[in-house]
Amino acid sequence: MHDGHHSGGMMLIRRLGNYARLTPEDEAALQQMLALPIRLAHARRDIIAEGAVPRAVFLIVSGWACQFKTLEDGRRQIVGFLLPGDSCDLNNLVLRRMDHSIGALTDVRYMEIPGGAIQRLTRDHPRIGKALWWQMLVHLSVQREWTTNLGQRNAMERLGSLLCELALRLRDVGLSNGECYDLPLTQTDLADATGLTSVHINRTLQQLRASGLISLSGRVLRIPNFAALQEASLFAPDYLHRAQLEARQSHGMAGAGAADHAER
Amino acid sequence: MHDGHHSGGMMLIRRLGNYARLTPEDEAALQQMLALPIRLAHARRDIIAEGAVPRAVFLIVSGWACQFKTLEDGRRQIVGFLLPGDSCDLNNLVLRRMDHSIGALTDVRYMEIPGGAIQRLTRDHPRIGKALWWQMLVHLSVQREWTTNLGQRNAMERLGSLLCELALRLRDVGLSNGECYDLPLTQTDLADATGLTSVHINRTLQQLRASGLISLSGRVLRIPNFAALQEASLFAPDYLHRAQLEARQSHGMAGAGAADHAER
DNA sequence: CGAACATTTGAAGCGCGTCAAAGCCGGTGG
DNA sequence: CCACCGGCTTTGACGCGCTTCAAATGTTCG
Repeated sequence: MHDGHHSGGMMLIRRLGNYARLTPEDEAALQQMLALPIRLAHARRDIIAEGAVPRAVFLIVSGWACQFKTLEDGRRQIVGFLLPGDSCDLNNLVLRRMDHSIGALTDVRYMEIPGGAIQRLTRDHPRIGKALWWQMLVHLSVQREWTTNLGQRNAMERLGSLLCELALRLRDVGLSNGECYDLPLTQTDLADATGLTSVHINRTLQQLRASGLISLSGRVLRIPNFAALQEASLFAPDYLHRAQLEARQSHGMAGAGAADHAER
Repeated sequence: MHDGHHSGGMMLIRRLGNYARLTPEDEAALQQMLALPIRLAHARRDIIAEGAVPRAVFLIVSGWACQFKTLEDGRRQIVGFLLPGDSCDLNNLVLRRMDHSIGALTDVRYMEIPGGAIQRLTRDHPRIGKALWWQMLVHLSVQREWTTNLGQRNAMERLGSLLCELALRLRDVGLSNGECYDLPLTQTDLADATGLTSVHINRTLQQLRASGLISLSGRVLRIPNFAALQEASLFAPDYLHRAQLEARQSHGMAGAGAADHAER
């Protein structure tokens, strides 16, 4: 449940390796690039703000961060979560300004990978370039699913889908055993991510608890029956494009998630 | 207002040229690749369905298409529009299955660019590769904005923002003179894109008309005062990342759109 | 002219928001 | 050890924005 031996860097390499078959040289190059100082952001502080001109890519080593956008009048939408091993979009390198902010939800340890390093890497190691493309396209797919989540699902389905997504993503980086995980979000955070109010999130959580789909006390979320929550939320995990992960480390929930959906 | 001399291919080249400075050789290579047969999809037919295994990238030559996702029970969310000159995500090349469908809203003329052609192009012409990265990141930015649109804005703001986005995008490809454009969407389409019902879209359109922000008769939408609609909708065009377009072809609305927002 | 589809309108209901106050919990300092 | 404080969660009452259902009115095109 802690990050311990998950060095963040290792997690990145493992993940990229799932997107494209990396050679030992590729991995060594990544390894070398990741000899970077670890930076710290305190909970509830912004790592980078909308409109800023970034010069690096952020790689989360431990803790949770979120991407969010703010309307003029203060309304705030969380458009994605960054979990350990996640990196922010290459957005930073290519576009001139941030179109969203990144904020720390918990204390966050992260690395700043300078743009030049990434450009060199993709130039000299085409497989790494391909893996980055893959990752980017998965981000895009996830963002489309969030759009659908907000546009079509009701409160219970929205919240349930979000909790399912987090379960699978945390599992892929070893931060969930498949049944429960540490959820460091406040109900206000959940509200901002689902487009609901914190009051309604509270009531919806109670509803999910009452129907036995989740239990949540303190910061530990438990999903006793993943398939049940998935069905109640109309959650279809295909959009995470994690098929190849499942093939390799196939046990329990993760496989079931997609198997349920292979039938059509 | 028609597509006439806008050959779709030319539009693609012009657009990519805005993302990275292409050499004459780059442009020639693109030109050559675009000697492909033009395919036709009839209005209301799918071009490719969710779950399919694609082998090409689609480039819209004329007409409107949309990307959409469907929940098990039939609810449908339009997650993006593809206008002339737009291409679908490289999704198709890298990921194994479509996580969304692409459907023709009007009759659509399009080209299928085989994956190999694009791989060769990016390998031999790094600037084109960079331009494609850019385009992809802009797609991602737009998708984040749609997420925010659905999560935080009310009906009028949602619809207004969408109409603003379409105005700017159509203008960039020469399909709007800045004040009005052809809107081939039904109210049901607008509903599916904004996460509202068609009944409520109808009422919201009337409200926009009553307040003089738009006029819409037949399929022609007119925005007499873009700044007013923009303000009423809390529309902030930065997310389209079209700064460089404005710098080059600066006149009227397009410039104003961003200028309004440069002040902060 | 008629069928299929899009727009418009009305009436009624519900999901979620708003407002406000009351617990609750961890942390801090006296 | 208790008093206190700020932030999070929980609860209740009420209201509104949007949905639902149903039917009428265009509109387009064989």
